[in-house]
Amino acid sequence: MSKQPELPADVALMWGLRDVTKRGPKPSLSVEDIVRAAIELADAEGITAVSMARVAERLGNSTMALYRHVKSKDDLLVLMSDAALERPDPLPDGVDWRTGLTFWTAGVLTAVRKHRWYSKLPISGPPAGPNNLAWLDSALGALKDTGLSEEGKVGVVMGLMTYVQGEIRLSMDLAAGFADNPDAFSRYGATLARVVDPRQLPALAEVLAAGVFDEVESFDETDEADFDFGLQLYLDGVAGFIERTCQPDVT
Amino acid sequence: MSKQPELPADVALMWGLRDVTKRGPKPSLSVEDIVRAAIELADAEGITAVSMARVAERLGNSTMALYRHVKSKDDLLVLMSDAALERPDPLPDGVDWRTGLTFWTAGVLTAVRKHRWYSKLPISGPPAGPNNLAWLDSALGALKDTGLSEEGKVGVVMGLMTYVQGEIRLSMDLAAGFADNPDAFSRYGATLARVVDPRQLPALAEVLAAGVFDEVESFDETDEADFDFGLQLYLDGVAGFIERTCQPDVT
DNA sequence: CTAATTAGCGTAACTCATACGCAGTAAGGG
DNA sequence: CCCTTACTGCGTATGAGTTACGCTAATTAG
Repeated sequence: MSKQPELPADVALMWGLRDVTKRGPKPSLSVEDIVRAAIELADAEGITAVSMARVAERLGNSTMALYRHVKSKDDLLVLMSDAALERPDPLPDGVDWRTGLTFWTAGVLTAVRKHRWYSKLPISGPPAGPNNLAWLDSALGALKDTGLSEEGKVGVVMGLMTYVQGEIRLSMDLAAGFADNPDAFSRYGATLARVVDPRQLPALAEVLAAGVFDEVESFDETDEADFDFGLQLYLDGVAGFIERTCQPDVT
Repeated sequence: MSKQPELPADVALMWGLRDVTKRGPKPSLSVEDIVRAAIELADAEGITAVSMARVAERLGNSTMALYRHVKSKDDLLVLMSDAALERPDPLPDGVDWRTGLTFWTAGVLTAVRKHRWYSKLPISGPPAGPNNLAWLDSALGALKDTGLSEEGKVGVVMGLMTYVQGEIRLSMDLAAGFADNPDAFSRYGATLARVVDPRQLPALAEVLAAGVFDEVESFDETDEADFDFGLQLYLDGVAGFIERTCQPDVT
């Protein structure tokens, strides 16, 4: 009665729906502990440092003990991907959709920036955990007064998530690469210049000639600008869509 | 004279700039062979099947032989990421920028769809290989008649790449998950319905009530529609940007 | 008290990436 | 024609990773 047919195992775990058992020793470990330890480890040393052995060590348990609580390492990664994004701040009251979505996007970005390994996780399904769904709900809520159909809202939000996801991955990867060897990046323009043949890649050659890639310095800042630039373009498109859909011209 | 200071090693490899040596045995293996074998393997069995041992086996060589041609496995992955995307078809002559970018995007999508592991590669830098740069050049070329500054073009193209990249990753991951267990996906709406509390996630609950997630069947097709929807929104934004920038109002 | 149930863990099998050094091979110099 | 030189391929070994399996001990239901 409390549990109808079959929820996928990971989903149930994320929502804390375990069947409570009475017999046997009290567990000294909980899934939450494990996930928390794994996240701390990833924060400190990167996602590649997250091995079952290291997580167990951090908890003072043996490696195999973890498998009593988690089906596999991939399972653990899925749990991490939901737990890492804390619930979003509620949208300010009475703001228009555009302000709302901008606020939402900024929130995603700061949330993800706390866990730089996030973009390296192998995602394998649509959002299903409580935190991820809260973010989804928040974005949908920002569109509540637009008059869009539910389907339209979902389309807009999925496009936004796609863009944000892409930007996160791109910028995090670049930032990581930049941290690894700053030289290769500051010379990016120079490297390209030596390799690009203006006959074959004329448009790119012109960009290089204009020196656009010469001033690459850090990444955490330039990102911000690029990110916002693309975001505003997308939101402009959304604005057009809303107008077209909800206020048909009275021609 | 033929080789000035220091090109990053991977970049040189991608462009086939090896210093030719005369002495010693003729190599029985080339970087190209290795990369091709690795790509075939990834196409057939997924990126996780790509290990140095498996690639070498496929070539009839020993594992360690590969390291004569490739610095590390990561190096090999970088080479794969450039080699996997064959050069783009040239843009049709005389098309406007919007048609051009749509064409370009479709090209990226079909190119990537041939290698479904592509989105799982750990990218660690801006594009530098011949194929990747050809794609970049092609997109920039589509904007040649817009009157945008070089910097503006780069911004627009980077935003587009970000969106496409995000979409690719999302859709490929979903498709993979769908292939793994179709059940969980066809029940996605039902699963959410059981877990979403309308008090806490009201906007999401409404979407569910409208049945938006009920008709999830395949993914390769619905993707197309979602993808195009978001893309057109972004291009709408670009159109506004071009107008604003290049044809200032005569108020 | 007994039986059922479950947590933690030790062992071991397997797959990986890769450092290191040796052996053999082909070209250049005499 | 032979030796030097530089380079290729490969065998071995190390250390790290995931995880199947089965044992032991703890805990509670009856």
